[in-house]
Amino acid sequence: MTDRNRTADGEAQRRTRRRRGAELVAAIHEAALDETAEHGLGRLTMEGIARRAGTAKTSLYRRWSSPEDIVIEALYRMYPMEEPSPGADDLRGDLIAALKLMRDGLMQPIYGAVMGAVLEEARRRPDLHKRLYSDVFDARGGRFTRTVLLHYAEHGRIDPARLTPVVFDIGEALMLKYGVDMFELPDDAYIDAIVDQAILPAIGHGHENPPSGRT
Amino acid sequence: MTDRNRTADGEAQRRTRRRRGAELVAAIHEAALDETAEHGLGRLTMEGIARRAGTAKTSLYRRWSSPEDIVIEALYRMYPMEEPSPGADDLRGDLIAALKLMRDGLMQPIYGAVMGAVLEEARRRPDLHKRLYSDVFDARGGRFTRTVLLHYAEHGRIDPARLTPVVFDIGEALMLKYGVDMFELPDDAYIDAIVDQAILPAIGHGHENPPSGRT
DNA sequence: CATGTTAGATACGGACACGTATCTAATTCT
DNA sequence: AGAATTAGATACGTGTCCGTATCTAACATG
Repeated sequence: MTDRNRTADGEAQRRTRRRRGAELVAAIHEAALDETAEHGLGRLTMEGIARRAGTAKTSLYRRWSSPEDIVIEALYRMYPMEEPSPGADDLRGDLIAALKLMRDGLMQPIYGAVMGAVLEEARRRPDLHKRLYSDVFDARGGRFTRTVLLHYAEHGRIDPARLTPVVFDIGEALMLKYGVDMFELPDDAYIDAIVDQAILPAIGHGHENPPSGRT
Repeated sequence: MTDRNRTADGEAQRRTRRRRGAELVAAIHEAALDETAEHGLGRLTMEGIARRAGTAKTSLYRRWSSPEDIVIEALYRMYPMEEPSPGADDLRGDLIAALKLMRDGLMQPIYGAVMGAVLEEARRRPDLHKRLYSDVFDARGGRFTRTVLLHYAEHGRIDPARLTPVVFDIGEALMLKYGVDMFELPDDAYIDAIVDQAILPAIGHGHENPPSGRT
């Protein structure tokens, strides 16, 4: 609980300088993500966010009507915008790069935890589910291996008939499951293994290397 | 909130017949799962479980010290025990059957929702994570495609070198991701597609059928 | 029937969060 | 400097939940 008494930048004292506008919103966004990562969405409170952001509840209620509103807006604003930049002659490398992008962006400790918490809550909340997918995922794009696969299909390197919703999902599904089962992010070797053992075979590019496996 | 005022079997009135022992525990277990599925683990309360089970809080506190304890025990008790029964000459059929078993057991609306909620909470709670895996998953076994794949490898139908942690995870990972992205369970066609488009290629059994796709 | 065991009902003090209202203080702009 | 805007502080009544304590009622057993 001690952490709850601290503001986003570690100050435990009352500030005389007041943050305004965008600066304040940024601090509140960050506090909302931190609070969610730490306590889950079910225990997310306006008081907790306010306390952590070092601001008054009134500042929150002036802009948002619920904690979830803050979180969705924060997820949107902080969505990693870097996208795969596939070339034309290194399918394997580009797939690996895409999954690393996913790991290093979406699956980071805070962002990933919040995303997981919201997805879980979204099971019970069609409204939240819809907002997450339309306002965050679809609005921000962010498809990883899918982008690479489509690109290489356009360049005639993959049979387009192999590109199905299942195949698009393989890499990301395996990354997510690893994150759930383990208590850490997939390492480079695991990402290599996903590409070599699952994605490449699925698109008809049998691999020549021995399986790397989980280390 | 009206539902919270009802007991597990729909009775809204005070009962004169008292449930004792195992019967009472079963009702409490069921109430705990229902409450979790409905409100999430973060908002799960002893009062809510008691109210839903139509019993007194004292009956809960006599046995358990926290709501999570009840849920873990309930997950253990209600874990679907049916396991894949692979034959020897229908790898595809057995893989499909295994995934259907997963869908119809673990992914059912209540059980699946609770499992998801606990997994999400387990991100923040190493103790809970450990208990879930050791007390529920490991204690109950329940590996789906893995069981089938190992079986067929023992019968010489699959090259054992192809069986890696990644390959074991493919089917279940895709099932889980579908469940998260969509608001429904994977249908038979999707399960067929997982087996044909992802699992079989991964173990070197290229399929002859056209991709089924998501319908 | 008497006794022992278990279930249920309820009170209690304390903690926490909600959402609103009100007022003061700080900052920006003219 | 004064006015307008925004941020911060705090009070408030209400509701929910916690965990404990206490007591009565129901049930099982000898």
